[in-house]
This record gives sequence, C-alpha cells and structure tokens, in this order.
Amino acid sequence: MNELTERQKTLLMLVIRDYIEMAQPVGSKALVERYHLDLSSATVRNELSSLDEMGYLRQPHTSAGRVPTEEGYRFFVGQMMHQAELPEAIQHTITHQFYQARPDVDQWMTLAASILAHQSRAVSVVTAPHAEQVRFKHVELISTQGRQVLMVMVMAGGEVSQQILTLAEPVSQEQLSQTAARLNGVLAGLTLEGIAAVSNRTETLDQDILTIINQDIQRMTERVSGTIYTDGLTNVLAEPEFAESDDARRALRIFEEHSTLQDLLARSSTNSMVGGLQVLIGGEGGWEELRQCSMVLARYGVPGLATGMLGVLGPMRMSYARTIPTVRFVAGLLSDLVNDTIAGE
Amino acid sequence: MNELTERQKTLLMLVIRDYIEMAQPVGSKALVERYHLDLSSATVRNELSSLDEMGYLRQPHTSAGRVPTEEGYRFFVGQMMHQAELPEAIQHTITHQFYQARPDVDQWMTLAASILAHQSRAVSVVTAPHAEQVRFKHVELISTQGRQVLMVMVMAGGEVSQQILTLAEPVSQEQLSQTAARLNGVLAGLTLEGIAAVSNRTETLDQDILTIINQDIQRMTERVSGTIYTDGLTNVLAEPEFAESDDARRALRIFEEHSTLQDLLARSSTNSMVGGLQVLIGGEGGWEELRQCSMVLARYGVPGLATGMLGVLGPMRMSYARTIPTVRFVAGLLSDLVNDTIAGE
DNA sequence: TTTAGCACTCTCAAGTCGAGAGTGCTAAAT
DNA sequence: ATTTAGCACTCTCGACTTGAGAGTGCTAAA
Repeated sequence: MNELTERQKTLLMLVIRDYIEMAQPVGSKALVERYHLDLSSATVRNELSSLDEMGYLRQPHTSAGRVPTEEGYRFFVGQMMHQAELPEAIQHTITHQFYQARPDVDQWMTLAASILAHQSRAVSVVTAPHAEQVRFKHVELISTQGRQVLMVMVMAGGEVSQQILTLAEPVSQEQLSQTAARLNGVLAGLTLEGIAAVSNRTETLDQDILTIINQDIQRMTERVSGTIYTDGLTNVLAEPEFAESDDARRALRIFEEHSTLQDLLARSSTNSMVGGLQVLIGGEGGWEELRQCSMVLARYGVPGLATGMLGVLGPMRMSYARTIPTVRFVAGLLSDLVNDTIAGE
Repeated sequence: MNELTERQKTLLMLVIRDYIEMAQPVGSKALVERYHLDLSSATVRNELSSLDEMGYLRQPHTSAGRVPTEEGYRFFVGQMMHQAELPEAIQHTITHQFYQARPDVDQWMTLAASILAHQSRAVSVVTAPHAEQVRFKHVELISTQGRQVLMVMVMAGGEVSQQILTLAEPVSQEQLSQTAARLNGVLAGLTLEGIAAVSNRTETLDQDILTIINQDIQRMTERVSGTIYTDGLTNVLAEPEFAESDDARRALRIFEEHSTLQDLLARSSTNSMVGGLQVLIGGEGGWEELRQCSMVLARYGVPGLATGMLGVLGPMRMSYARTIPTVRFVAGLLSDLVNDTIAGE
C-alpha cells in the first residue's frame, strides 16, 4: 500500500467530514463546489479512484459518490486524535456542571453520562470507579424494624454497598452499634482473603454479620466494573442508519442489558490505559451486533486504586470531532474527582 | 349513546384483541373466518358499522378494516380489569426472582423494572419508595482522606442519601463518630421543620454538618418521588407505530429525561390509590407527546409512610391482557416488601 | 333479522420511465 | 507529466400507472 500524497490526505479528510455531516455518498463535483477547490472534478475523480483502490473509500454502487471504509475512518480518527481539543467555553460549562452537582459518586456518574450523550449526540456509557483490590473500610448497622437491619458498607476505594438484613431475633440499636464498632476494628483495611481468615467466636451476632460481609465483598471483588450508567439511547434513533434495520435495535439492546455491556467493556478495557483514548471502529474487537457502530472509550481514575471506564457509542459516521475531545476531557475530569475524593489514603 | 348488545360487546372485544395481536385493521370477513363465527360477514359488517357510529371503532380510510378508537380501548380495558389474573406459574417465577435478589431497595427496583419490561414487552418505569413526610433517622460520617468525609444518611422511610463533604480542616474518625452520635441523638425522628428549629452551638463541626443535613432533607422533602428506574426502552422499537414517526422518538425521550417523567408521574399520581390500577389511554391527562401511547400505572407501598409508583408505557395497542395483571401483581409484591422492611416502626 | 350479491373505493406492490448525479475513459491542453 | 474538458454509460430515485385484493355499504331476497 503506497503512501498518500498531501492532496490525497486533504481530499480524504474532506470526503469523510462531508459524509459524516451529510450522511450521503459524496461525489467529485459536489466536493469541488462545496469546498471551492482549485481543481477540476475530473482530477478529484482520479484521486478518489486511487483512494478507492487503496481501500479508504468505496462506492455503494457503480456511479454513486464515495463512502468511507473502516480503514478510511481509521485514518480520519488518526489525524484527528492529536489536534482536537475541546473549546474552552465548553470545558468551563462542563466543569461548572460538576462543580454545582451534589458531591456524590452517583450524581457524578449520571452527570458524566448525560454530558457525553449531549455533546456527542450519541449513546454514552460510564462505569462507576471500581477497585481491582476491594478493601474493607467501614460498616454501619441501622435498625429499621424488629429484626430488619439496614447494613451500609464502605470500601476503601469509595464504593458503597447497602442491603437489608433479617436477623434471627430483634436486636437493639446499641447492640448493633457495638457490633459494627467491633467489626470495624477487626476488619479495617482487609481484603477478601483477610476477611475470610478472621474467625470471631465471641458473639453469634458478629458471626452472622461477618458472613454477610464476606459474601458482599466477594461479590464486589468478582465484579469487573462498577455500576453502569448510560444515557442518550434515544439520540441515535434519529440517525438514518438506525431508522430501519434491526441491527440497530440489537445494538441498542446491548446497551440496555448491563451484563452484556459489562463483558464488552471488560474485553476492551484490557488494552486501555488511564489517560489513553481508544477508538473502536465498526465493532472492532469482535462484537457482531456493533458492526455498524463505533465506540470511543477511555479509562479514568487512579490506576491500582480505583478506575472506571467511559465512552460513547454511535454510528460509524458519528462526529468524532466532537466526541473524542469530550470523552478525553470528561475522563480527565473524573480522574481528578477520583483523585481528590478517594485517593491519597 | 345506546347500550351495547351482547353480540356487539363480543364482536368489539374480538376486533380489539385481533388488532392488538395483528397490528392491522380487521375486516368483517377475516373476523368471521378466524373466529369461526356463526354469522355471515354481512351481519358482522352491520354490527361493526354500528360500533363505528357509536365511536368505539373507526376506519383508517373508506373500505379498510376497523381499528379501535380510544373509546374502544377504554371499553376493552374495562372488561379486562376484573377478570385478568396473572397465571400462577408466572407469579411464582416473579416471586422467586425477588426472593433470590440481594435484599436492597436498588436491586428490587431494578428487578421490578426488568420484570415489567419483559412481561409487557414495553417500557417500564418504577420509582423508589418515597415518604410524604421525610423524617431523619440516622447519619454516619466516614473519613476518607484528609478533609474529605463520606456522609451517609438514612431516613425513617428507608431512603438513603449519601454525599461527599469537604471540611475546612482535617478531622479524625473519632471526632466524626462523636459528632454523628450527637446528631443522631438530637435529630432522631425530626422532620424538616424540627431540624430547622434545632440550634446547636457547642461545636462548629456539628453546626456545619447540621447545615448539610438540613439542605439534604429539604431536597428530599421537595422531591415528589423516589429515584426513577426504567427498562425496556428498546422493546417498543420493534413496534410498527414506532418504526418511523418521530412522535415515537419524542415519547421515548420523555422516558430518558427523568425530570420530565417525574412531572408526568406526579400529575398522574394525584388520583391513584395504593392497590388501585390506573390505565391512561392515548396520553390521557394531557401529555401531548404520548398521544399514541397508553400507560398502565399503579401505586404501591404503605400509604402515609412510603409509597412509589410503577407502570408500563406502550403503544396504544399494547397487550393489556399481559400488562395489567403483571403491573397489579408486582405492585402488590413491592407493597409487601415495603411493608416487611420499612414499616411497622 | 339475517344473508347473498354486487358495485364501488381505496391501498399496496409491482412495473415503467425520465431526470439527475456520478463515474471512467479518452484526447486535448498546460 | 499533470490536469482538464467532453462524452458515453450506469445506477438510483421519485413520480406515475396499473391491476389485484380486501373491505365496504346498499339493496333485495330469504
């Protein structure tokens, strides 16, 4: 495969930009007119023909305009990656929104998903920060009624798990508080193995709660990512490529079924570093249903302590120019938040 | 408007049932054949013509079959309401799913939404239980790093609110625990007014936290409903009436924008009692975007203490026969759960 | 009161057709 | 050696036509 000339590069960029905007095959004449090129349509035609042969463009049918191939998009994104920076005005707006949101992980995640969806006009996904090494920090037991107890457990990474327990017999709030205090003392900073090793024979109540805690931490340890937040599912419904084919419907279903989505993210996350951006074009990474889609993914957080992923899914001709800088910026912002609130212990 | 004869009722029910299933205008001949009626198509034609005049059916155009009007659907639902009961097998399956879920409100809500969406093959919505009278129960302060503190607050109704505080200066976990204990003592059982009246001059730390608690409880008091959970957004995408028109897209957007949805539910909830089912046909209640849709809504919980809503949104020709019993059953189930875990204090 | 028969209406899918957009190729121009 | 003009050719798309099919309302007979 030969190197591209400067002119070919420019032309290729123009074609793709145009196609992303118009969603229609772009022809030589239209191209010359719209961008006031100092070339005749015939010349452009020749160049497009070369780009076609080299695999960057293709024709939906003889004598239609050109449409980018996956390879074409890949080139486009490659060019875009370096330059694109989110306009300051938008940066400020976004920062401001986080600043005035209630300081709570759940709120932040919802907000991040919402911002990504709006900016990219596509579907967004954000996972809450999750620690590779789940570590006990604090447990609280709150009596609600007779034998019902609300247990709130906080992990070192900041993850919170709550559930409702039913005890064998009613216990007073004083007793519960004492139990919680004892457990907090014994379990502080322990991981799954550490907790499994603790044996506590003094009180049967402690023993019972300990079992629950153990199960809970096991569950959290086994999880590959934090809770998933999505937004913008309805954005892509307007896109022509999603109008009819039920490929689209299946693609969206993936985003509703969080378990599948978790697999998808887990698979992609193996080769993504915090700070780095990953663009999967045409369902790269072998996800059949997403063949017509692209994803822009990033990992955020503090490596080793707590990280999460965020990204955007859209049609292959999504606006990378808007999406890539936004994903990068929000990832940075969330990293800062994680760093400020959770890290540094 | 005259009374309907028995035969007209039967015919009307058949037409609607057929239309719900087939999504196509149903004609006299097809009706006779499909249901082996002991009538000629001409007779049926006359009856349909009457039903047409009475406003239960209408023709999309001359010489097409009949389609139910909103009035028709209303009749259909009225008939259905009493008889329909969820098959025992399904009741067991659902109960079982709740039984083996993790005992946590968040899980229950997600599960309820998922079950409703699956059973009705439409969009579901569930709100977490919310108390009309928000009442303080317990607060916990957990130091995470330097000046960062995680505050977890539990209300009498079982609602939980958490957020991250940034203190003016670092405070030890001991101090935090003492503050929490003091506040728990003073605030126990108080509502918004009660808390506003408390003035606590002993410690500035207590004062600061108290302010936050006050704000937080205010926010929760002002809320009209608990957190919203939805599922099945992609279900209705397959429906023919949602295939093209962007009415559909706007309708779905309502379900993504939780703030709008909250208004919608609030408006509908005024005239709905716990235990009672409400069916809104054709966007009754003046919601323009939902003109082509129907909703089946129910309120669950313990009146006066904590209640929530749940329901299903679908095209007007959704399967009421499946949806109504499911909504009713799940509402009952959630009521029991609320009753078991939260009430009886 | 019900039914058979009939003329009529309207939709829908298939087929036809011309305009328009785009291409590739060739030969002339720079 | 490039670039450009010109031209024949191809393919899509919307407009239009047409015939089959489904359904209706009406009338007259059972």
